[in-house]
Amino acid sequence: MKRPTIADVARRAGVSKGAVSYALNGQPGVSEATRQRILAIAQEIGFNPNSAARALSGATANAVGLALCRPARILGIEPFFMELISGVEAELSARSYALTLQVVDSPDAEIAVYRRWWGERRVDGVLVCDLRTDDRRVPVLEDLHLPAVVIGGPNHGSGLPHVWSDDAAALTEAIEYLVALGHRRIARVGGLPDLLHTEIRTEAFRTLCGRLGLDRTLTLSSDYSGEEGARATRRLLSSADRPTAIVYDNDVMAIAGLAVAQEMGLAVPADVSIVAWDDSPLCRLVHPPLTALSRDIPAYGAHAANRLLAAISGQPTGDYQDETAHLIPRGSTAPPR
Amino acid sequence: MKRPTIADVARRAGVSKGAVSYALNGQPGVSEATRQRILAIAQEIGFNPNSAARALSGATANAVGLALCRPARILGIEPFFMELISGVEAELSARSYALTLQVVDSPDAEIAVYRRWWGERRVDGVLVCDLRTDDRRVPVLEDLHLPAVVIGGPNHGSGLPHVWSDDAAALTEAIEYLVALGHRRIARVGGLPDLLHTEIRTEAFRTLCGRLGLDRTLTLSSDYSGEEGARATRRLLSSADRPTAIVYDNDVMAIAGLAVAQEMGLAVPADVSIVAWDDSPLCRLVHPPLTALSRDIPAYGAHAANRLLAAISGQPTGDYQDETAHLIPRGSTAPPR
DNA sequence: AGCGTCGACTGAACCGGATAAGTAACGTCA
DNA sequence: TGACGTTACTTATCCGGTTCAGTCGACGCT
Repeated sequence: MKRPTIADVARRAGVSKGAVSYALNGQPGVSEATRQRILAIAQEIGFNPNSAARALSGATANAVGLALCRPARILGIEPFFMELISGVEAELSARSYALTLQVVDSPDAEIAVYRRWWGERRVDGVLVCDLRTDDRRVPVLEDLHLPAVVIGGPNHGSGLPHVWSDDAAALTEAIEYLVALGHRRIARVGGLPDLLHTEIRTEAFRTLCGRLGLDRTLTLSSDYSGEEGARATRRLLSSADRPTAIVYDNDVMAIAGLAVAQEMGLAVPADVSIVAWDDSPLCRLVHPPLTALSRDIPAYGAHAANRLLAAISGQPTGDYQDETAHLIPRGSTAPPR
Repeated sequence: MKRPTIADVARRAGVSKGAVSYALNGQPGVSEATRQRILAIAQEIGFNPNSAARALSGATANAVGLALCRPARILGIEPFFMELISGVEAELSARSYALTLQVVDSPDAEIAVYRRWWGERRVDGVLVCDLRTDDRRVPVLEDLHLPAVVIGGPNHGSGLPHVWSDDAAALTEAIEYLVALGHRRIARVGGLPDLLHTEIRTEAFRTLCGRLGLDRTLTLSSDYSGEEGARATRRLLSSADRPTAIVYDNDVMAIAGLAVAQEMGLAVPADVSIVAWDDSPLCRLVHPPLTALSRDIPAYGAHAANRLLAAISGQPTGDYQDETAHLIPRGSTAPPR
């Protein structure tokens, strides 16, 4: 089965390739009657413009790239990325853009991927996740003039547009809620310490605890995996003045923490309250259901994709602050015993 | 910053474009000395062949497609797909193939995506998930001569190569284990009933229970979501002769089921044993940890990608039976009270 | 009638590679 | 020494779109 080309359409319509191109792209240069006839023929023979040919002359690949730098086993369990991808996808496919995905194992590999994509003209722009302080990817992308949108923030002076939500404010809501319940010893299990949003949360946590005059506050860091979440929890709960509440940087660690508490014979929430960051359906499945900081992650991805498409089409694009995660109290939080 | 083209390399090397092409692709036609010189120059100026131009002449897009037809909220929590994608990715990126991902909301939309990809020459082949009985996608792909590998099986006479693992055998191992523990009333919470692998498991469960002469066996179906897993569990555990063991078609439902049992005041495993299908890290995080049917999902994806690349390069490709999932007994199974 | 303008379309160049066909230089061997 | 084969290239063509520069006829205006 041979793929129909623009020449096939042109032949059937009795016009030149150029006329077909104008007709299909809504350009002036053909009469309305001819345009309709060409459209009908294209439809009839199932013509789709060859993306390579189009990319070659039009200089737009109609694809955007997403490189993820997390170990496979963590990508799998963290619902965040898959939800983000769903949202990105929804926005892209509505405009017939493809999403090219690549899993890499180091920031250097990620930079190499960007360079390759750029050189190959494989993508028109990229979405950047997991920003670090002084992220080396940013200058490379700026240097290449490859349109990019950073997911996460806020923007600390990079030239790239950011789509972000206010983690400090969300954390404040959670901590103030715990304090209102009567908690004074609150601990936090953070994510990868070199990620910018982890740092922002850690800093916000520290200043907030100072302001509220809390007794003993501690942040342990982790790699977002359940194992490390469990280990950190075990350490916290077996210390002399153990915390009465723990805030986790993702839902997987919170679930692991819950299991550890139960295993150690502590009641949740009576002995220890638990708060998860990001509210995947998992939080509602465990017993007790977890109090969580919830946000609409697919929408977050969609906004980022939307901004990226705008940047690709040459519109000046500023930062966009997405909805702040809000606390959903459930059964895992209560006043301390 | 201008992207270097093959002409730039040729000019710097003082040879023709053709010579550069031969040199870079390892074709005969240039001397070893010239080849090395050209390679060095290409490296130096950071040349990457434009993928569109290459696709246009070479007729290979160097990309494979994966269309997923599941609601976003289910894609997010099920670790299966993300792990599969990681495995696929590992295999593809080793050979400089890109993965193009598309989330669709119906089988018809998925077929439309395949037609478009084919027409656009955007991908060289596709991976097909979630096969159904008399799947309409299969004849379309055969008709288009678009290389494809089906993930899941076994093959019921379609012309497409399958990469599959023996679900019936895995289920048998789980049931025989439960029976050996003394269970006689075993229920199963299956996935989407119109998927082929659900049907295979259901059929295997029925014949097996008949062969073993079990008292009361029942399969409820679901959409793989935690909510439906919880609902099914509630229904099973509140029936008069409630099962002493439940096997779930995925880990998310098993976790939901565990929570429901605890909520209803039943002890796991004393009152009811629980087995999960697919052993994501989540199964180890809950308390008690779940007995699970485990398989290496990234490897599964890698095998499928590998076969697809073989099919794309024109090698005749048969079915490939991957490792059978094996039972990992943990704390959620025990003899019935 | 003559001229300019506009709409509708054609023809050809171009994007950046792959590749078939052509060519010059060189070695080989009867 | 001349026919022949081989090596190491060059040249030209092609892939399938987009787009710019023309072409041609119809129409309006003076």
